Amino acid sequence: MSKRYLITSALPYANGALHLGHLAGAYLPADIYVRYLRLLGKDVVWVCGSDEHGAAITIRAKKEGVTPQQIIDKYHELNKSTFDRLGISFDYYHRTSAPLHHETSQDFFLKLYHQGGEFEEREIEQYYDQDFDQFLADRYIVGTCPKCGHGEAYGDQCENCGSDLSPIELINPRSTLSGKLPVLKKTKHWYFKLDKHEGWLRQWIDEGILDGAQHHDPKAWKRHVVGQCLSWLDGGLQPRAITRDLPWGIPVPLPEAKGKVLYVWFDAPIGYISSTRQWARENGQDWELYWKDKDTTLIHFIGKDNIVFHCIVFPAMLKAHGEFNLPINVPANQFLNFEGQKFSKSRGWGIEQHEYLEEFKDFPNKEDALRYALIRNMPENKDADFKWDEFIDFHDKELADNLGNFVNRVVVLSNKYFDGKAPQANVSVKEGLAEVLTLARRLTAELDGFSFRSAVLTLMEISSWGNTHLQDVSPWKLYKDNPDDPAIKDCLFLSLQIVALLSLLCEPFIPFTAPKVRRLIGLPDIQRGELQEALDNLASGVELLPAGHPIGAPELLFAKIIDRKDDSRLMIVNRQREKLQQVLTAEQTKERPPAKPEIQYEDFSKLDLRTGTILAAEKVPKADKLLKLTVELGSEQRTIVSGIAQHFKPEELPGQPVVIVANLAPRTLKGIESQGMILTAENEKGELVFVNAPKGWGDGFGVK
RNA sequence: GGCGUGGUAGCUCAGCUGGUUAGAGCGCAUGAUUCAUAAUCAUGAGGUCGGCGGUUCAAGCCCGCCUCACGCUACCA
Repeated sequence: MSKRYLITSALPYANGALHLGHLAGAYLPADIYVRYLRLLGKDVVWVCGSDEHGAAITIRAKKEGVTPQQIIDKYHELNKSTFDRLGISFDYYHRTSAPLHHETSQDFFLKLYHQGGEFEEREIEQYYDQDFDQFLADRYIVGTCPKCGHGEAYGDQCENCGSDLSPIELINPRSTLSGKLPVLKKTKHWYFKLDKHEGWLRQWIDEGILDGAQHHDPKAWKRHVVGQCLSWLDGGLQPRAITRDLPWGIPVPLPEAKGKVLYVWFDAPIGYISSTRQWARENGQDWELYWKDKDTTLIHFIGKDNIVFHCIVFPAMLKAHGEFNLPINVPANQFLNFEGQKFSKSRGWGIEQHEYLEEFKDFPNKEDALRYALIRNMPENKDADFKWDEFIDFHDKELADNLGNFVNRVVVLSNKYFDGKAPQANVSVKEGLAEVLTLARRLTAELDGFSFRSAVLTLMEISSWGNTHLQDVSPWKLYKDNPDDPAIKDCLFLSLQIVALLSLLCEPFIPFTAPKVRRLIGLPDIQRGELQEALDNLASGVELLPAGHPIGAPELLFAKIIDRKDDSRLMIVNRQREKLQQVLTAEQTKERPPAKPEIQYEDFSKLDLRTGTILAAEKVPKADKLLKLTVELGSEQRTIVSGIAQHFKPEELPGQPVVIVANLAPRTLKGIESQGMILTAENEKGELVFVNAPKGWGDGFGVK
């Protein structure tokens, strides 16, 4: 058993709010796990913080006409406080703009630099803005997309067609700083030699062996995590640039690196370390014990987009440094969809954490209702889907009808029959609750294995067991015959023990409800380590709630959403459903993209558009999207390679009239020279249709 | 095209290193019950475990081929 635990959750990027998918991916599971460890009395520290560097933040600041500092302050506060309100119980939520983090990152860099062998320097050509006298990050350059012709494509990506680009590919590139044409200029950067770590990484991930010793059980890692890592390693690792020419970030601590900062991916994971250091400072602790002691278990909670980073890149950095522990497990979650589709801020699809709290502010138990729905549908091994229908079902049928109702039944009956005191019973806790204890142990085992969905179902099974037990004994029947029947006391005594146990077991999942349950049965707030104590007590036959213990007045834990007498909660949920409908409706009548910049007739007249007919079509080998077409143009035939294989079957194309661009420069694709381009139109669903003259109209005639 | 992950009851998903009649929750049907938030409890119906072929005494689980979904990647003139 490990002496202590260090838990991390992915650092949220401080240029936007987080949605429910993020919460379900990296924060809620970690919170459950950490709360559970605390209940067991473990020495655990859970760190997180805002990731506040990178070009995306400076771009956003520029767009909004504010400083980067204002952006990160805004989202740091927003995310931090939202987490807090949802009961996400970090031990420390730091930020990478803090001086301590800069110092930690620079020290880390220097250690590797001076140690030698980990870095290499490379000269590359990069765009440079002469007016502003600085190199331009990819996103600081805009131009015409070479693939779709979109006029405002970024240097790393075109937001119109989604292509990944490099700044060099852009047509008519211009700097977003000065608006002028940037020049290519040489610059020097440092690269981390990731490739040299390939060997041990493979053994570590595949077999769990590190430095010749068993480090962890590779079978305890999720399949999709190991799969993706090995796939990456098979593809071969490349050195990665760790510096950038950018005015925003952590300065590279070398005299010859003026104006350069650490690439954000390099400093961000070090944020886990600085967050721990800051926590230790403020709490009089030794941070190094948590990062360097062999008896510390390190676990990273992340989403699947971060797997390679936390299983390959960061471990390589830590190993290169030499003093740090490597993670024992990286239980990455997959993605959460929202009502069948991906979360999309721009589309307005989905709901952000702080929006939820705002929209549901009049909803009782809004935090636990959300947490519960997300846990029940957590994307542990495959993508999952959040649906409001299920939100209602989980809340009403499981939290209210099963758990809430059981607690209520027990409290009501105790008040009714025993004047609000735990009865004196004549039953063995050890025997009477043996099955319950087994279930509780199963629950803890599931938490140990990061199976949060199963664990929360087991919680419900315990509550169900209580309901069944009540039903089997039916004390209300016995009471009619003989109010002093000892079986009534036994039954309620055991039921109260179950409620007491549930008050502890439910805390990691629904921490806002747990204290309410405690109050209902007259117990003080939960103490660290109390679950471990309770389990030990039950195992040795000691009750959690002694006879005579005062029980509180009954009070409902969960007000149901589907409630004949009060539809206010349903209204709140229905508002969300309506919003989604509106998004869908709006998209059907949606306006089309704005026209591209004006051109002259001469520009247009350069195009030679002609009618033609497809004679033959075949699939291009080893390409998903390409078809090789032979097109009749009247006076000649052309070979044209077109990216339409996913829309049309080759056999249905011969005879299809088309319009082609006849004077487009030839281009070789997958070894075939394409002599032109077929015109198609694409709608919002991505469906393609040919632009053409009627069949048999004639080939090779001009189009204008 | 390559790689990874997944395709199990109407819906959402469990099924560890292959081993007896394939599981859970919801939904559905029938019954019991009334302490409780029209809650609870019991019983039942419902599956060619994506398809085809193979290995094995034995396959949902292993192998091959095919197919569909998601992700990464190549291609998209």
